[in-house]
Amino acid sequence: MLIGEYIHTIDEKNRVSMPAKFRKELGKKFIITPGLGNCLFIFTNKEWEKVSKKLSDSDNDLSFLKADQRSFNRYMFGRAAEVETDSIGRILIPDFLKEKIGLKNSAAIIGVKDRVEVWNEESWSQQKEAASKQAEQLAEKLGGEKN
Amino acid sequence: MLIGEYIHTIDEKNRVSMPAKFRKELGKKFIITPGLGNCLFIFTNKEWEKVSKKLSDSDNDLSFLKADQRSFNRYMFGRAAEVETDSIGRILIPDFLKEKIGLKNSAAIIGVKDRVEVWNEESWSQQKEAASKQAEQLAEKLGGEKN
DNA sequence: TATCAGGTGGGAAAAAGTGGGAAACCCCAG
DNA sequence: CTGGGGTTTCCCACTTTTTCCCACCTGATA
Repeated sequence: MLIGEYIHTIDEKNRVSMPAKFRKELGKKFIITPGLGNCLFIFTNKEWEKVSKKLSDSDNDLSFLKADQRSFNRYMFGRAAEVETDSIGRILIPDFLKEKIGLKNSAAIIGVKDRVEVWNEESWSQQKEAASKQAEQLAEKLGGEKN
Repeated sequence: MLIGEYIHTIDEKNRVSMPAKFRKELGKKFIITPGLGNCLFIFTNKEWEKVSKKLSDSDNDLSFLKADQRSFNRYMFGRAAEVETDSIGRILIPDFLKEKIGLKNSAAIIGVKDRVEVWNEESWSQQKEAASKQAEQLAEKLGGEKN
């Protein structure tokens, strides 16, 4: 399971280390796409299969209007990229994706169960702050549903 | 059952001994997450399976499409970590979790039935104090209602 | 006192992250 | 075509962090 938070630098050659803890599960090649919220999503190839199948299935339960679905798919597929790690686990994030979320010198890399998210550091801390305000409620839910 | 209170030091290498009494039940690997109140939760893998299943509504593979679900998952998974004890039962608590509850040189490690909580020492004594006052009031109340 | 278990500390090796040189590749101007 | 400039790729090296292993201390016990 992909979990945890890592802050890594982006060097002059645009390289970012995938956290070692994520490498085994992600493999050598994977898919990076614009995400929802101010971030990027990274899916394993397997997960991407699932996701893309679901998204492009017009019978799905997402109640999209056709036009909406088309434009959404354009968004997810059209701007997706397959990336490959170098021999020591670094990847290159395409410029257009970096620009989308304002990445410069560092990236926050977050494991969210079966995907990885990439944030610029400031957005990530904002996101965290916002989330921790809801945290008590969320945790209540967690604790409350336990049994 | 996980019960009892232990104050252990965090050494320069960030290591903390799990109380020997907890080790058998927790096993060698377990999950540590932000908790409710100013503390961290430690779940056994088994408990975590249950919890994470609840969290990510497992019959919806596209849970990432819903904003509140996204931030919820981001919060629980992004700030969780799988930790493994060394050969003599110590673990490393990730920095981002230490910061969250202000851990420095020591930690209060508390057994709470089927999970373990980690507190910074001061918060824990405050918590205890508050709880014991409450307990007396509660007892009064309970006693009063009973007869 | 000797022994054992639990907790603490620290050296050394391994792994992870970061940086940079140089070959290989690509693209365009001449 | 051909050569130069920029980019990408591959590889090696440095630094920091993590991991592994062993030693010590203390309190409880026999």
